[in-house]
Order: sequence, then C-alpha cells, then structure tokens
Amino acid sequence: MKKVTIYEVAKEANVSLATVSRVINGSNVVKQETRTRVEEAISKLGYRPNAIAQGLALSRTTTVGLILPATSISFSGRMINGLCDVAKIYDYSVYLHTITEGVTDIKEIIDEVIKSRVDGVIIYADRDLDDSVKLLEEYNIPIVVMGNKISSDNICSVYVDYEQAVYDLCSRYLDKGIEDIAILQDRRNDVISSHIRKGAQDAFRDHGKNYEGYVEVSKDNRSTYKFLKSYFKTHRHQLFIANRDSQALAALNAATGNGIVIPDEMELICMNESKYTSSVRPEISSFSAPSYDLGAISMRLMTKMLKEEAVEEKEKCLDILYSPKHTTKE
Amino acid sequence: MKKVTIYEVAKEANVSLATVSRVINGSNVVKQETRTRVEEAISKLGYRPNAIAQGLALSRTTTVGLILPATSISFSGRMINGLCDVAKIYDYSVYLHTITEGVTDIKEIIDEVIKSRVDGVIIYADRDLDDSVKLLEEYNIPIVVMGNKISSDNICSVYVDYEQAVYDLCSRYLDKGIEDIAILQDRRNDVISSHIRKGAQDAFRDHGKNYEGYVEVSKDNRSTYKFLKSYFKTHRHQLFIANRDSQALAALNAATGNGIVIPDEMELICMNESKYTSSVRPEISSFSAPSYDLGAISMRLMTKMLKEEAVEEKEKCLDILYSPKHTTKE
DNA sequence: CTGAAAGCGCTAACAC
DNA sequence: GTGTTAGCGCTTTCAG
Repeated sequence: MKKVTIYEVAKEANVSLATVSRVINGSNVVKQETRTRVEEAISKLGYRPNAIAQGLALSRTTTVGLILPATSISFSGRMINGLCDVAKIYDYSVYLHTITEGVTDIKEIIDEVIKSRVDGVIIYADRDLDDSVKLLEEYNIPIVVMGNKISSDNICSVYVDYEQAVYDLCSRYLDKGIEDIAILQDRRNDVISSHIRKGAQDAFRDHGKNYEGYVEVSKDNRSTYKFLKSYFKTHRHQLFIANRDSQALAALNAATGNGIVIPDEMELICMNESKYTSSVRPEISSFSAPSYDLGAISMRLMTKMLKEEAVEEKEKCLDILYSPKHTTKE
Repeated sequence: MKKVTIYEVAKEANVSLATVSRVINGSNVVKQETRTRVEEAISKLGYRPNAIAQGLALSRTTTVGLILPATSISFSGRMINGLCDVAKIYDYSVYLHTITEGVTDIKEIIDEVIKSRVDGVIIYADRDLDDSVKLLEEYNIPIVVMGNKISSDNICSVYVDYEQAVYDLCSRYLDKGIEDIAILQDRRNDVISSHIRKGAQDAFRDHGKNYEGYVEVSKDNRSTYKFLKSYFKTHRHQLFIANRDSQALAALNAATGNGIVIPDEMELICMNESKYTSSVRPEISSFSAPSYDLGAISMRLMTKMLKEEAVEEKEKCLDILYSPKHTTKE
C-alpha cells in the first residue's frame, strides 16, 4: 500500500487539503455533506495522517519519552502496563529508552530524547538522578519522576513512601522490645534502599536508640543468595527486611539452609510483594506497592502538565499495604 | 533553553544551512576549517537536530515500533533489554505499544504504528497474529515476529524451538518407559503452549502412542495454583511440564500440598527458567531460553532488513538449554 | 567546497 | 463553509 497523503485525499474528495485537515482534526465547521465525502475518500484510499508531518507543523508530537534502568524492567512490568494504558487513553505514544549500566550513558539518552522532540519525559529513579533531571529541565520540558520525591516548576513525582512504612514497622517491633532488626541493602535500587534505611534510623532515634542493622552487600558478591548463605553462618537477627522479592527468597533459603527457623527464630519481611513471595513456602510477609498505579498516575500527571492543567499535588505519594503471611509471628 | 534550529547555527557560523546539514550528517565534502566553525557554533548554541523535521525530509524516522502483549512484559524484561541495547547501537529509537486484552485493540495499535511512520515493526507473538501481521504487511514495512516461526518477503522471525525441546524430552522419558506425562496449558501464551503440545504429540506418535496428557486450565480459574490444588487431589502423573516459572511454582506447591513427593512420585519440569525456579526448594529443573538474545537478534535482523542487507536466515531459531535441578530424578 | 531553493506532509491564520 | 498560503526544520539536488 503506497503511502497516501492529504493531497490525494483532497483531490479524491474534490476539496482543498485544508478541509481534509479540518475533518481529520474534528473541526466542527465543516458541512456534514463535505465531511462525509472526505471521510469516504479517506477510507477508500486508506489514508493515515503522517504523525511526523503533524509533529513538525504543530511543534507537538503527542509523544512522551520513558527512561528506565534496564535492571528495573523485570520488576516494573505492571508499571509499564499502567503507563501505556493511560497513554493510550490520552492518545500519547511512548518512546522507550533503557539505561544499561556500562552500555548506555544517561547523557546520550537525554540527547536522544531531546532530538526526538517528545512532549514530556517520564523517568524511573532507581538512583540519584538530580544531575540528569537538571539537564532535562534546561530544555523546559515537563518531567515526571517515578520512585523518588522531587518537584519543581516543570517536575512532578510519584513515589511510594517506603520510609514511612519502615518507620511504622520498626516502631511496632521496637514497642514489642524487638531491637535486632536487619535491613538488606538493595544495590539495584539505591533510592528505595536509602529510604528504607532512613525509616529505620528515624524509628530507632525516636525510641532513643541508634540504628546499626543495615547489611551492605559487598559489590563482588554475584548473588545475594551466596552472600547471605555465608552471612547467616555468623549472624542472627530477630527481624530481617529485604526489598525485592528475589532478595527475600534468597534470605529465606539462606537462613533456612543455615538452620534458622522462620518465623520462630527470625522473622522475614519483603518490601515488595510479588506473585513469587506467595509462591514459596512459607509465604513471605510483604508490603505491596501499587505498581500499575505508579505508572498510570505518572502518565496521568504528565497529561495534566502537558495540557497545562493545574496539578494539585506535585509530589504524589502512593499507599503501601502490609500483608502479614507466614514469615512473621502472630 | 530555547529550541535552536539549523538556521541559527548557520548564522552563528556564517555559512548556509546546507553546510550545517552537511556537517551534522557527516558529509566529507566540507572543508575542515568550515566544519570546525560549524561544530563550534553547534556546541555553543547547544543545537540538537530535530528528528521530526529530519524524519519528514527523509521519509525515514530511524524508529521502530515494538508491540507487546501487556501480560508478556513481566517475563520479557530481558528481551526488551536486548532489543533496546541493539537499537541503541544502530541508532534506532523504539516506540512501545502494549496490547491489553479488552483495553487495546490490535487494529488501533497498527493504526498508531502506521501513523507514527516507524521504519519497521517488531511484534511479540504470544498468540495467532496472522491477521495483524497481514494488515501490517500491506503497508510494505519490514516486520520481525518474535516467538513464532513465520516469514515472507517483508517478514522475518526469531523464535525458540520449544516444540523440538519437548519432543526430545518426551522421547527420552518414553524410552525409559515413562508415559504418564502431563503438560499444563499456558493461557498467557497460546503459541508456545501449542508448540509444546505439538512436540509431545509427535514424540508419542513416533513411539506408536497417542498423547492425551494436555491439561487445560479452565477459564474461570483465577489462579493456576487453585486449579492445580484441586487437580492434584484426583490426578497423579509421572512427569509434569509447565511453561512459565510461576506455573511451575504453583505445580510444585499444589502437588506437595497434596502429599505428592517431588521428584520421587512426580517429576516436574519448567520450560522457562528464571531466578525464581532456582529460588525455591527443591530447585526446579528447567529449560532456559535466551531471552536477551531473542530481543537483541530480532533488532539486529530488523536493522538488516532496514538497510536492505541480505538476511541469510529469515526464520532464526534459538537454542534452548536444559538444566536438570532437583525436581527430576537422576 | 558552498549556497539557493524545492520539497517532505501537515496545520493554522487569513481571505473569500 | 471552504480555499490559499505561509511556515514547521530539515535534506538534497542543482548551480556556481
């Protein structure tokens, strides 16, 4: 099928191209009769407006750039779903850019994003992105940051308050007299990891104590499981908190493998529920964050910024829910 | 930062826009001295070519559309990584379109894809896509299908030969006299599911037998686990084959919950290894498909088609590897 | 080696 | 209501 242009449609319908343009853009000044004629010509010729030409003429592409760390894709599927579904509703397309550590430079990505003339950028912050965001901001383009709390003139953010969740959790345990609480670092997600740590620190501080239970995973450990397998040989805790499902699974296996009875001798909590946290035995007590909503709301926020509608809340916090399962007592 | 155009660069460098164009496109007819002057102007002004205008002028967007079933994203993360990494290397951008059952119509997606004037389309086939592909084909645009074997003038495909893998697997078991082999249907992936079934059927046929072990999951079952939990109350098998990791986990739990000892009373094999298949105890014997390569090779193939290079193999089959773990004997 | 000018397909004043 | 026309920012002949 040859690409048909607006001119050919105009000729076929015996009108000028302006009229065709009016029809495809839903202008209501066109006489019903001509409209019908044009619509017939369009479907007869199989005409599809060229979004590139439209983009050039309008200096608007109805396109947003989505920037994701490659490592995050495996656990952000639902988020992408939410984002795309909402994009679809508002007739936006999404450009996908992944950042692979070592392969892709964030600067290059931003370059691409600018060249592609997207109307806005949504970026998943698994680490400190202040510099990148600042770079983007210079181009005066709406930005939504997912996963961290940050805002300014052109920036909104949507995040999950892990810090508060952990604060509350630790407070509850401290109230019960349980003080040996370990938190496993998540190298894959600096931001969340440090929020979680902060929550614990604050809870301990408010109980007149100092928090010292942060477990750093040394960089040369290829697998968390291996690390924990030997860690649990020499360490015991009353409560062990992991961020991702796979880390919690690793903790469960490593602890059990070292003869630690869960939950009797050690309780285990995962900050991010997944189908896998409840596919193992014992099922892992977890917090569940609304991933789909994270994407959906981010995109919705973006559409608002693009339409210059008022955004009542520039830093949108999503609820996180705790579902005790079988790796905690009570 | 105001968007700077090629004109402003031209003025700054005291040349015509044609020369600027030549510089940014790496034409080698430009005198070194002028080139330097232009390059300085570019970096001084922070000029970034407008890909939209380029696209219009060239009728080429260096952009490909990626069409994915929403349900597949959670397990196709690595594939997306591979695809994006290769796209980056060849300077292509990728448009992401997800198909959400009930929400998005594939026809609409194709419409969008056509409007966006991508140079090519990569589509993940988790079900029969013949109609959609035919629709796309009419637009005379290169297509790469991932996950199914199909080709024609403008179509290449990259797939994993689950059929052969299961054929070999079943043959081995049949040779040992093990005939009660169940295969669990995967509603999420019709294509793979039917390939797997086909492989078993052929193996049985070649052993002079009829295959009847395909377990259909009725549509009203919200969770595979629930279904299997009651299934195993009345059914026993010597070997149980599941496609996705979560199905295998469900089978493991459901069987164990019903007192079936794995692997002694029933062996279990998963067709798609993941970190989760080896995060449970016992670790699940699995096949592993090269997901990253699936994406990478698909994109590589696309670049070849776009450059009209010869494609030696229009239907590229990827190897699948079997790693016995602890849910099988021997 | 460089510049002038036509066009890529469409939108949006501005006429009529 | 509809047509005419000037761009949107860039590439690419074609002259010089």
